[in-house]
Parts: sequence; structure tokens; C-alpha cells
Amino acid sequence: MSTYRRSCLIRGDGGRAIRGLLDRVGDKWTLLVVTTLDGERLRFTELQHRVPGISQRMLTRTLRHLERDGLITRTAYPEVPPRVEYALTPRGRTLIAPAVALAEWAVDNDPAITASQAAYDAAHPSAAATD
Amino acid sequence: MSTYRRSCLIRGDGGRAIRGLLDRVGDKWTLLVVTTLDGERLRFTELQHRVPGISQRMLTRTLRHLERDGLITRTAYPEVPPRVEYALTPRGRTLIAPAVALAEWAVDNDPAITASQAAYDAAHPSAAATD
DNA sequence: CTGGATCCACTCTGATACTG
DNA sequence: CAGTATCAGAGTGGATCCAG
Repeated sequence: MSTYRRSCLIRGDGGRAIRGLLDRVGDKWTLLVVTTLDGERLRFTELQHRVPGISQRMLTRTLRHLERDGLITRTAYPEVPPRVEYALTPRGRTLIAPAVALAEWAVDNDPAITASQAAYDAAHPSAAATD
Repeated sequence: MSTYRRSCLIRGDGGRAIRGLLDRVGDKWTLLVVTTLDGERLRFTELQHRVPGISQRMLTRTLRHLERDGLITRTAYPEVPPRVEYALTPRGRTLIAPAVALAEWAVDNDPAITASQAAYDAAHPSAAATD
């Protein structure tokens, strides 16, 4: 099974697949929240602590989107004070593997990419800071 | 080799890996351009035709970023009219596989996700259109 | 504790016009 | 052909306040 030109499958729809993908997981927090929920069942506040820098608003929005997409479950317990737990659905779990694969690519290639950027900036001093 | 909790590797850095990943390929056009260049060596205009909807400005920006990251090569021939060809570097080619894997996840799960959204919107009629 | 509502700053993108 | 420059609109994210 060759991987050569596999992307034709993806480009065949004029980019709709990739566009939808980015609409779903291309924002700032979604992948972070999903990977944080990997194998864990967490409450709102705990989630906020584990995703450094996320605001209440953004966490709420991200969780709502993920719930709407059927990737996580939201379980509210009728207690006081309220307790809400979030967990990945089976489908949400299937996202982990390809997402981590991409993230690992990013980790593996980060040094080389950073070096490339430095070399590029050195060769193009004008547009370095501008763009 | 279990894939369970593999994401701990990614979350260990406080999300820096994923953040960098999104900064690189999380924008609207990068993945589209990269997959379009899969196995091909294309000129600027040809690229613009194969990525429907992209503007000159966005194509230029995307190509510059990819070149800076060392994922594509830009070859300008000193002719008139000018001719410039873009192609993936070896490192750029390594991005194809994980990117396609994620895109395939999106394709495979799109029907179920769309259904989930419809069900969610039916159950939450108030916040459906608002957010 | 959870999270809705509002306001604001910033970025990203597209359209248009111009250049070598 | 292959860009660059400028402007305007939309979208995104953050801070804050308020409510169940």
C-alpha cells in the first residue's frame, strides 16, 4: 500500500474535507482539549487547569462545539454546587491517533523547521519582521 | 505498541507542540496547498487554478510561509515572462501522510458528525444559530 | 462550580489596484 | 506571469461582569 499521491482522495472534493476538518479542529483550543481528555473524565475546572491559558469563555465554547460534534459527552449532576464531567465519546477517541500523529510530526520536525526559518530570515532580512 | 494515552507526549509541553502545529498548518490554505503539491511541481498560476477560491495574496503568503519553514522549494527562472515553480521538499513530503490521515478521519466521520450536530441543534433550539 | 452575556482588541482574509 | 500594497470586513479570542 503506497502512500504516494494519497492526497488525491482529499483534494477530489475541492478541499471540502480539509476545510471541514479545519473548521472543526483547526481553532486554537480544540485539539488541546481533546488530547487532555484522552483517557480521562474531567470536570470543567479541572479541565481549565490542565489546559494552561484557556479562558472560561473559550473552554465553554470549545466544549460545546465538541459536544455538538458528538466527540465528547457532557454529564451534569443535579447537585449544588453543580458538577459537570466531560469525557471523550468512542468517536472522539478515534480522533486522538491521527491528531497525535500530526502533533508528533510537528515535534519531530520543529528543530529543522526553526532552523529553516532562521536561514530564510537571514537570507531575506527585509520581509523577516514585516510578515 | 499501544496508542492509549499517547497524547501525554503532546500535552507534556503545555500545548506548545500543538500550538506550533496549528500556527504552521492550521490556517485556511496551507494544507490545501501542500496536498496539491503532493507529487507535482507546479507554477504559481497552475497552483492557483488547482486550489479553488484562493486569492493571489493568500497563495503568495502561504507559499512564502511554507518556503520559510523549508517545506517547499521556490525556483524562479530568469525568463520573460517570469516562470516560478514550487515543489515539496523531502521534509514537506513527510507532512503528507499524517495530514492525509487526519483528513481521512474527517471524511470518514463527517456523516456521523453532521448527524450529531443535527441532533444537538434539535435538542438545543435556542443556541443553534446564535453560536 | 459552571457558564451565559457583553464589550473590545486583534488577526485573518478577500477585493482591488498597481508593478517588474 | 508573478507578485506587492493598501484597505475594509469578518471572525476569533480575551477580560469582565453577572446568574443559576
